[in-house]
Amino acid sequence: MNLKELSNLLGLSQTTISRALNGYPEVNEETRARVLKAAEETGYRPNRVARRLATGKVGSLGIIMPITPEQPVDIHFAEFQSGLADECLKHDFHFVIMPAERDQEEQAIRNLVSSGSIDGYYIAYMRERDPRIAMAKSLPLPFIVHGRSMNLTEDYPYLDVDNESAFSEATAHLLDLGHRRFAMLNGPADLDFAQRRREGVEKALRARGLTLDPALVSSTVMTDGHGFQHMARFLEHKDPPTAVLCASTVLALGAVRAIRQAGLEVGADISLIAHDDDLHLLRPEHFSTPLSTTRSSIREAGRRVAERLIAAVNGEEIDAQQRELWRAELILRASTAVAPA
Amino acid sequence: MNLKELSNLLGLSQTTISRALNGYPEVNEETRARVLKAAEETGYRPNRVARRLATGKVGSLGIIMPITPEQPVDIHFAEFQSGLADECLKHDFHFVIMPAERDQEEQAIRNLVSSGSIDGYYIAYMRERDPRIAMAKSLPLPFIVHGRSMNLTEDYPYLDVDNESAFSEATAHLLDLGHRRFAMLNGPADLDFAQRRREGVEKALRARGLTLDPALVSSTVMTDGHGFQHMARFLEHKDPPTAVLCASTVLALGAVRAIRQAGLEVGADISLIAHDDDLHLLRPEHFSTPLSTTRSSIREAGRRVAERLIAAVNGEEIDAQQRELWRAELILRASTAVAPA
DNA sequence: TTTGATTTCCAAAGCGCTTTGGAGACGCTT
DNA sequence: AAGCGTCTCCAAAGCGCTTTGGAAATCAAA
Repeated sequence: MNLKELSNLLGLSQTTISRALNGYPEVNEETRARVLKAAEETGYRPNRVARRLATGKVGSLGIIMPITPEQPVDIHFAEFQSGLADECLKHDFHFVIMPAERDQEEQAIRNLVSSGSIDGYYIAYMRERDPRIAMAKSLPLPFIVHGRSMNLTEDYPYLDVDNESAFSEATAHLLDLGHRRFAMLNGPADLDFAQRRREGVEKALRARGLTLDPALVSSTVMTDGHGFQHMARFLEHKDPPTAVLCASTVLALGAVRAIRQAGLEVGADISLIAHDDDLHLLRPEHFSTPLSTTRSSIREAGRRVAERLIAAVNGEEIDAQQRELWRAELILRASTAVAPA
Repeated sequence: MNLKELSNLLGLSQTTISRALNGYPEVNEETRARVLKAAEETGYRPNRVARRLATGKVGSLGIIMPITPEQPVDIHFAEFQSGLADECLKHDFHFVIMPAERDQEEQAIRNLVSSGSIDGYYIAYMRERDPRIAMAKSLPLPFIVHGRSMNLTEDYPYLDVDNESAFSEATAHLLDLGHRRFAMLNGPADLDFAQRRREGVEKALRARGLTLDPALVSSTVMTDGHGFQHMARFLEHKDPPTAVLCASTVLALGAVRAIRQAGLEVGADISLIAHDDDLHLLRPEHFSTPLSTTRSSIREAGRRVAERLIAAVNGEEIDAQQRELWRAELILRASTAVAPA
């Protein structure tokens, strides 16, 4: 059932029907009621694709889904997406997912934008001096960056967690507990958030005249396998750490396993603080030893990104200055304790 | 840059350019080369939305994302989606996600189809006599069901795992090990796969003259919280189980925690077999006691669903008889042992 | 030279919607 | 009776593409 058929059915022009349905004033209320009723009965829904061609809007957001062989599915991505979905549902938006390999992401954004199937999009997994930002600014659609890109002078709208402060505070807390030997299970070294987290740790250590031993740092995709593997390696060091900072509860899952397998106890021999993206699947309080964390909901971030994007699509000002920096909350549980003697 | 601009630029008609780009024969090879070059240089990409209006095809698949308050993000869904994405990438498809609350799913499918933004779709989370199947058949787009719907006589294209056999074999194996007291941590009772899994367990027990005590069965959303909670409950039973069947490694995560917290040992006091969807995040071999499982990759299923759907969109016969039933593999690890005396 | 087939290109229609620019009907004022 | 708003409605254009049905040009055959 399309407009033409409906107009034949009702003996009205397509114009009138379109106007009646879209709430324009220049149509008799009686006629409008008749149209509404018929649309309801026939189950007529305007073809969004045709509408997009006519108006320029489709009612959908775009996102690039990174495809990597090492990490077929990223739970952080899924969780973010779920927040996005929540907000989209509210506004009757849907979203388009464009899968892309890492080195094809710019291409993918271009394709997505020129495909005409979205009204706005977000980009994530930012790296240093990320070229996607300049590119996005040159394209005609509103966008938001989730995260930030270091060493970039230009302005762009973003939403980020204050990773540096979070990790710096966590480190300071461990220092206060008497720890002196630190390890860090970090995310991929080329990603902005990982760089900032490391900087946070190093900054706090520097403030007390300490440094982070490079042998006790790993920079990997955040899976529990990597957490296990590198934690095990750290523990074999001749001068093993007593405190560990972890970029994700996923990494922590593996790390805890390695610690226990080495016959050590989390929250006694080893103190651990993980960043908690508030993953539904991996609650820090559900670990055998409940985990101390720096928390910031990634799902909430997804919701907020969608909210801003949809506002921008609906014509509310999209301000390049629109920056948002969220503070992570340090939550102490049983995995942190005074340093062993 | 659109077709018209490009045609002005080259002094050719839009027809010729369109044909040159789409590989039609009636265009001089020299002209085609010129067009290709110009398209490359200007970064011209046809607007997919306009193309869809003209041809009826957009090059995208649709999926409904269930939104529930209890389970904001379902890792099984994410993993399936990742397989879908892999395959889409290969064929230059993207996919559209329509978030929908459970009771609005039919509506959501209708919307998605009539929106014109997809060429085909899949539906999942099947329930008994699921009305969505009849509805999907009445709509003009190809679809595939992931899973099946019990007590439905009509034909429809599906891809499913043989859940009943998987759980029946797993149960039989535990019976062979001498277990007599069984518990089951199952998925939501209204979902088809959960019903079949339960039937598999009961069938194997019946064959040996045993039954499944309803007090030792849970039917919940598959989170580790529920796994913990219900396993703990089972262990408090006056006649606790020695063998547990688990519908997901996610549930198993919680179950194992409950077992250990009760001072019992997995693979000694309690034998456990979980269904392993081959979730990247939760490998059974990474559990403190490696888990025996029935395995079937849900990611592979996503890939296969996309493959069939794309084939159907490309005009290869979409046969209502196209049914596919995958066998799960029983893999024994350390979580299963002879029943304690 | 004419005819017919082949090659190469184009104008225009159409996909399903929104929106612009009227037109007709009606009632009211002068 | 003419003039003027106000209500309602409509025909047609346009969004960016593909595709149909030629037309012009070229070449070979008669």
